[in-house]
Amino acid sequence: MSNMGNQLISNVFKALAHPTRIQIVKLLRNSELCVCDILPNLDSEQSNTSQHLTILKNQGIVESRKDGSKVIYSIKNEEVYEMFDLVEAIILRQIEETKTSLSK
Amino acid sequence: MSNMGNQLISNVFKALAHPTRIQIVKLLRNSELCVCDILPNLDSEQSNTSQHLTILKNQGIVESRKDGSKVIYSIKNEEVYEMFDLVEAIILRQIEETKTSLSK
DNA sequence: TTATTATATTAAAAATTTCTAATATAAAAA
DNA sequence: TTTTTATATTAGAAATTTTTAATATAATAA
Repeated sequence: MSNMGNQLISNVFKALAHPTRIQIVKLLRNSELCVCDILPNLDSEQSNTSQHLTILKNQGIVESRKDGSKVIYSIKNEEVYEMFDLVEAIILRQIEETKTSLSK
Repeated sequence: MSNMGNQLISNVFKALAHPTRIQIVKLLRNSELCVCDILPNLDSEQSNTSQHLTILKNQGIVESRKDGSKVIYSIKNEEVYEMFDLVEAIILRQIEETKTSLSK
């Protein structure tokens, strides 16, 4: 029935199932960033952002290292970008379908 | 900042972020199935399963057609299986890392 | 030292999701 | 018709996630 593997898989999807966390992952696409550089790019309080980062880190999506008083976050598993592409493909196909059904 | 696209993307991830819904998608990998054939494969009540199917359908992951008194569900966007593979790769890498750090 | 900057943690409130149980609907069978 | 089978809908309770606000910690600067 519902095995342990599906629970692990759903935990990863859950970590990606929030607009702010998706935005964070996108910000880290080109370069690692300290929290101080992530914050101004988000509509989210400092403490809330910190919690989102913890969720992404717990699921192995990002990792962090300390640099003086700063904490630098970077992508740990680049597969997430392929996942974004696949999701966007699904969304685009759905939008096409909606357009088609409207024009009938 | 947090644009509409990220909201749409997170909706798709959210639909996949539940063990029962992952199990349903896996069941539909090889063939379409009526609800009556999905139900006995899940640890979930009929009404709850019906709700999970609605969530998957709303995000374009599955589709359904009627066949007499039965409703047949099938996969609509096969990309989800590639997403599963990517998530599993992430999980396996994390497990390897855990093993490595344990043996030190 | 003391203050400041950068980030994390915590607890509680607010919002959302999930589950349960009951009921509704529609098709098929008796 | 009446009953049964297959599935969906609904409303409320339970559980989980998200946000907020306050506080903690650790490094650096003054």
